[in-house]
Amino acid sequence: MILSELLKSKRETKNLLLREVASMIDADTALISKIEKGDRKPTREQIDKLAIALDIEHSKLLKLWLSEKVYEDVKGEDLAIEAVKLTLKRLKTEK
Amino acid sequence: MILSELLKSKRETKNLLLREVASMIDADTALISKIEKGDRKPTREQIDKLAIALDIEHSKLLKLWLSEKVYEDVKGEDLAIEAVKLTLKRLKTEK
DNA sequence: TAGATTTAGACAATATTTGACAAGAACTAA
DNA sequence: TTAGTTCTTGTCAAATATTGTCTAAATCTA
Repeated sequence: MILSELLKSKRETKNLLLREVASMIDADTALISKIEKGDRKPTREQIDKLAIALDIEHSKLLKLWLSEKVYEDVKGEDLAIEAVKLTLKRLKTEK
Repeated sequence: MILSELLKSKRETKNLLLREVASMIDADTALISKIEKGDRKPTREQIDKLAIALDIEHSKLLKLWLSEKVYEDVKGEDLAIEAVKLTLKRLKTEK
């Protein structure tokens, strides 16, 4: 499940309106709509607030958010998988 | 080997001066210096030119470049490895 | 249809990245 | 040491990219 999908589905199971979520995280309704459609990436601060507002485990949301950034960097590249694997190696040896 | 290191070592084995590489890829000497120090990320076009100028396999350089972008996104994060793994999964299923 | 919610587009505001220049540091050779 | 060359660093403007806001249109629901 992708970030935007999770946000939308969580909001719906909690029966919240866009404007309600918007006010909780202090943002424009249109912006929340865009985030749920994947047109806008939330900032890290918005992720923090969304986790609270929608009652989602923070680390889960953060992981999806980071993963999305990574995905955007490499998507469409022939070398995408190899490049990500290489990063993984680097992270593991540095850990 | 990280991108910047590779660029520098290749230039040195080929006995090229910074300004020579700079002129080959049509850039300021200072910029090449920064790239070799890791202070600046080359653009994709610069990667293409650098591969030619320094006689490095293009896909190798590109992979390092992509990997570096990914690394920058997640470095320092507790969830770095998990997030990258998640992206890898996504890429594999979409392949 | 009326009223509410959601979405889309255009554009302003911000943030980030990049390139260029100049001055300083480091190195080399005489 | 000095002069000449190479490399590095800092700063700032320019270019790009991202994010937020507003308005109006589309969609949904009763």
